[in-house]
Amino acid sequence: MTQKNRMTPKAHFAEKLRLAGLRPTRQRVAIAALLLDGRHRHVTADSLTEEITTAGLHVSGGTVYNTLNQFTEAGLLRRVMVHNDYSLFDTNTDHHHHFYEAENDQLVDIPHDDVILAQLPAAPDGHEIKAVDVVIHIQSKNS
Amino acid sequence: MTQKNRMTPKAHFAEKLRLAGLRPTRQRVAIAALLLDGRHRHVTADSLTEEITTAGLHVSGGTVYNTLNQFTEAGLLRRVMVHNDYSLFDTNTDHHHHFYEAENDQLVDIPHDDVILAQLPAAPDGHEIKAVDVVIHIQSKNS
DNA sequence: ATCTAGTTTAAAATCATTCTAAAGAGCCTT
DNA sequence: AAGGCTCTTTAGAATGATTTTAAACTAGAT
Repeated sequence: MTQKNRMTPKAHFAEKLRLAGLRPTRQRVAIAALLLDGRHRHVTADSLTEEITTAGLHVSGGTVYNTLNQFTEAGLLRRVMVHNDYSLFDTNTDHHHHFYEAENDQLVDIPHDDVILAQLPAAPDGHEIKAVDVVIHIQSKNS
Repeated sequence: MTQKNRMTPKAHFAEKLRLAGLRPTRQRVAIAALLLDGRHRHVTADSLTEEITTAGLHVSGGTVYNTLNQFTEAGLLRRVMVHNDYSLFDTNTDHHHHFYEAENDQLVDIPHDDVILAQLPAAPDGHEIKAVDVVIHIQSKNS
């Protein structure tokens, strides 16, 4: 039974980081508090930096990138691949897919159950499937 | 009835470019001859530049990038999204999916029929589906 | 309180890709 | 085949996201 409710928010996120194998530094806890609060959204290094600034904090650029990568590595975030311009991270790590509208660089979650893969090929010899990503590219009808 | 076999290879690719709405310049024809010969493979700006050099030709870096983008725009190539490090292009523009092994940055085609999407969500209001990309991330079993 | 390995920092470095301005080449018209 | 107009190519500079660097700092164990 989790004692989440008895902990200060800070302690709660520090705990989460420890469980993920990450030393809970001041900046990692601050970023965790922003990204791992259960809300599902998509962030970039840039948008996260903005959030940090808005929260009255400061974390160096390099650390923002490192943290995003470490969180992803640790399974706390998921990297979404839709273009090559910059990295997108999803705070929802559950299995689900995406709509992507290139015109506005808009990414929208698709609930897991809305895509049914009736058949998948076997992974090549000596390999196993780690993840299946479905990206549905959409465009506005009058274009 | 195509007269493909009566044309010189050069004329054949020039024709292909014209049909795609691209002026058949020397460098575009050269690149078309390398990429649009029917063989299915994946290239990067870098690997293509190598091929060009190996063929004893020279095309400036900017033009390689421009051509890759224009061919993609024209539907002669397809951009594959698996990571954010650099762009990958597929000479196979038929509808098909991919296995991606991050360890070796290896991309493998999956025949169209090996993936069956039994159910797809409707596109958000005012939008239509342009393409559905399935990327199956794989890893070697002993890792 | 002390120590040490892991972290953060600001700034420099990297690297793929795009942009720029000038030189060159299709191609239509004569 | 010459002229001309626009689209292309070129080399090099510029951009921008991300990584690296080396030095200053901190979490957590002793």
